[in-house]
Amino acid sequence: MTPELRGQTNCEACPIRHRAVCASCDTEELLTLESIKYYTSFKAGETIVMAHDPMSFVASLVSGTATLEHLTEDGRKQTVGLLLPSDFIGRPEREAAVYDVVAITDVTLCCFRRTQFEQLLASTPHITGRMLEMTLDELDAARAWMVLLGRKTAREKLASFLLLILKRTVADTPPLPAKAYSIDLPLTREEIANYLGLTIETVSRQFSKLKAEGLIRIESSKTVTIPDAETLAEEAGSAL
Amino acid sequence: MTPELRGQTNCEACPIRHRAVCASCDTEELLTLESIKYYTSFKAGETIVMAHDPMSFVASLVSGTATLEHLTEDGRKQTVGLLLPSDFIGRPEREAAVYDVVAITDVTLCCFRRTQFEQLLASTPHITGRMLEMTLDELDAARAWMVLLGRKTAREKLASFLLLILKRTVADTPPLPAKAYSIDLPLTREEIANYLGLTIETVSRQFSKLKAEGLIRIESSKTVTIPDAETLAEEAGSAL
DNA sequence: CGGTGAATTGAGTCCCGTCAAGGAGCGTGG
DNA sequence: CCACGCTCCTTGACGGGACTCAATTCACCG
Repeated sequence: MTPELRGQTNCEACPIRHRAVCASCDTEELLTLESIKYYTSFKAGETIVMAHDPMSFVASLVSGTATLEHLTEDGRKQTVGLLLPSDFIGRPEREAAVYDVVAITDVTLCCFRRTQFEQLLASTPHITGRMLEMTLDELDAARAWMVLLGRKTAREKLASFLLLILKRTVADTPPLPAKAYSIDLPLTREEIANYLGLTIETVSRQFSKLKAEGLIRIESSKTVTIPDAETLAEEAGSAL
Repeated sequence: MTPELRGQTNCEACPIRHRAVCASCDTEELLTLESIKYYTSFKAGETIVMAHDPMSFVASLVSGTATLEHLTEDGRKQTVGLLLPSDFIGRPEREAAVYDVVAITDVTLCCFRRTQFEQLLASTPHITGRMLEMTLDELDAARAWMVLLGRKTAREKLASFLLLILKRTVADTPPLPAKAYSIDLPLTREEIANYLGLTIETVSRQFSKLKAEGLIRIESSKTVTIPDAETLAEEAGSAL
């Protein structure tokens, strides 16, 4: 857990206050949340939730990056969701988790005991509405990803991925001169491959090709500069 | 519209009463719904909603089959959802549709004007809760489909598809002797291909292979018998 | 019985997966 | 300080599964 969040109790000052499931709450409702919430943190690489295990809590991701993963019996892995700050983990009225939740970087969660959260939903229509809105957004995102997985080439998949990361982190990455952007990839090549339905080798090759064509610059394996997002977008096939 | 639904006003007798968004409503609430709902029907092949068009209504699918589709600029098509009776179409608080909704068979919808439905959600927490539940289920289904699109072979995709249709229509298809099931495919080979992220030729070839191996029998191009669902499930990779 | 769209089947190609080797970055410990 | 080991990443060679293009065949209906 980052130092500034240790013992945090003030929801008003929370970095995800206006985007998370609590976004629609008023000051009074926040006080209720503050009284029952608790923070937890995980180190990079740790499994936060295992598929099929009982889930006694739900949470908002406060800081860090996590993935939602499915592992088939024969070892193939597909990432079905990328969790960034303000994203929600778990679902009410469900005993067992469906997917593994894995901390990619160090992660901080704002947690609620599931049964308590369910009571909250029942008594606070605001929150149910906000949760519905977030879930519908996630559903749209999942469907956009289905288009990527089903119909895009490796090259288009990688370009789309880079633009997705760019979009979801724009607030943190001011444009460099001449509208170039520098983005920080939280995922390794293997994790990117699992998200894009590819192998690590194919991902690496496509990185090299985009680099050779000047569409991206690779500062380090996890830092990429996009000289012109619009040109890259043309390589991504349909937008996300 | 099927004859028995023409002029239908009695929600209690509705075939999707206990599965649709109205499932959580009590008798009194149903009366409110009855006063503002209206039925619409579409012929097979008609487009119910076009992506990017404004959407003035939301609806429950009462009978028939529809798909949610995305068409890329260069003509590739990916089906991102299969809509069967009780499924919901549209979303509150959204002006424009994101995906095309296409009637695959003749279809009957139970519609509400969107603004009216939004008021209903605001005043009836029941319905918001039910809608959240349905949306979370759809999200799980979308993620399961992501695993299929990203990691399964053509053979596994088709086997998974057949089992999906089987599961979603079991109520209508009593097992034949010796636990064989006969299922009716509402989709053409091309529509199946778009749903599975394959081409029509690959789908056809996999149908032939499964048939040659005795895993399915093809009664007609749209009717398939599954002699043993468990054996077929072994060919489907991880379950849905 | 011929016409039409859907489905099947074949032949050839290519993109991506597989297998394998080598390189880069980084923390550890001698 | 540098050798060592580890993990991650890159690159090459090769093969196969799915796509493309093309030709029948099938099913349905007037």
